[in-house]
Amino acid sequence: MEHSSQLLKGVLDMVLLALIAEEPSYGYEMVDKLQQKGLELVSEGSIYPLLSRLQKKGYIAGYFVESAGGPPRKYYRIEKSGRQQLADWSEEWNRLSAGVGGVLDGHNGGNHG
Amino acid sequence: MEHSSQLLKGVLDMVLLALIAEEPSYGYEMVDKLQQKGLELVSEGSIYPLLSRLQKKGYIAGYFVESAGGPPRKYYRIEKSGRQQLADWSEEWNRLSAGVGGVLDGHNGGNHG
DNA sequence: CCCGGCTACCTTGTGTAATAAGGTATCACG
DNA sequence: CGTGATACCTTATTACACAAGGTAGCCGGG
Repeated sequence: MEHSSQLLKGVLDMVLLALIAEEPSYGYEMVDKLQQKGLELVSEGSIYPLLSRLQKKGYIAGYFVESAGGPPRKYYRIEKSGRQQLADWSEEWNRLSAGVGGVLDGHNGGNHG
Repeated sequence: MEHSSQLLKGVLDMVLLALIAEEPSYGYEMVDKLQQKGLELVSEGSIYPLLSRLQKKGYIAGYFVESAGGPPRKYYRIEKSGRQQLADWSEEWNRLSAGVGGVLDGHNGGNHG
């Protein structure tokens, strides 16, 4: 199994929220967007439960939109509390990734691309 | 529960490996080092199983060293395969954190400092 | 000697979370 | 009607960190 999958833990919800913050989107499309952004390993099975969780917490709101060639799409848009949560998570992420980056730097004297 | 805990998933093993790569260390001390580096929430219960796992995979090797005021310490040093693994994980981490950073940037036009 | 506190190790039970695999339904094409 | 693409959702599995608890050596005070 990919180690990256494990790295994603606790990150995916934030990433999804950020994606929706940019512009409303639906599950099937988000998988695609994420791949384009470099997060290639995200699968549908992972994001639908997440989207439900996010909605249940009030961070996003879902609404159906008719599609030309397929079933209706369930779009999500970000709510006010979602923006706040995203800001909090972003800070948390920045702190953590800085910490990890620092430890990683240590082992070779300061070089991480 | 802290969301940060979830962010750590799949990262802790890499961080521990990086720490040991800098210089050999033992569990009890690593908790302390991690706190100084900004990863404040790591507890003993989390790292001992990880250290065992890392050793079992051959990335690190353990050896006991007598201590002045306490029981002997179990130091770990990094092995060759551990260095290789660390390099791989580092790259993986850099890719992922860049990807996440990119998505995070998107929602406000490029600001994460 | 016994106790409390510090160092230092390790294990078990619990909760969170992503994945793989599978299921439902709509629309287009032949 | 069957096939394939789009699009949604759920269940069983597996991985992982954490909290709590347990063992044990060393030291100082009573």
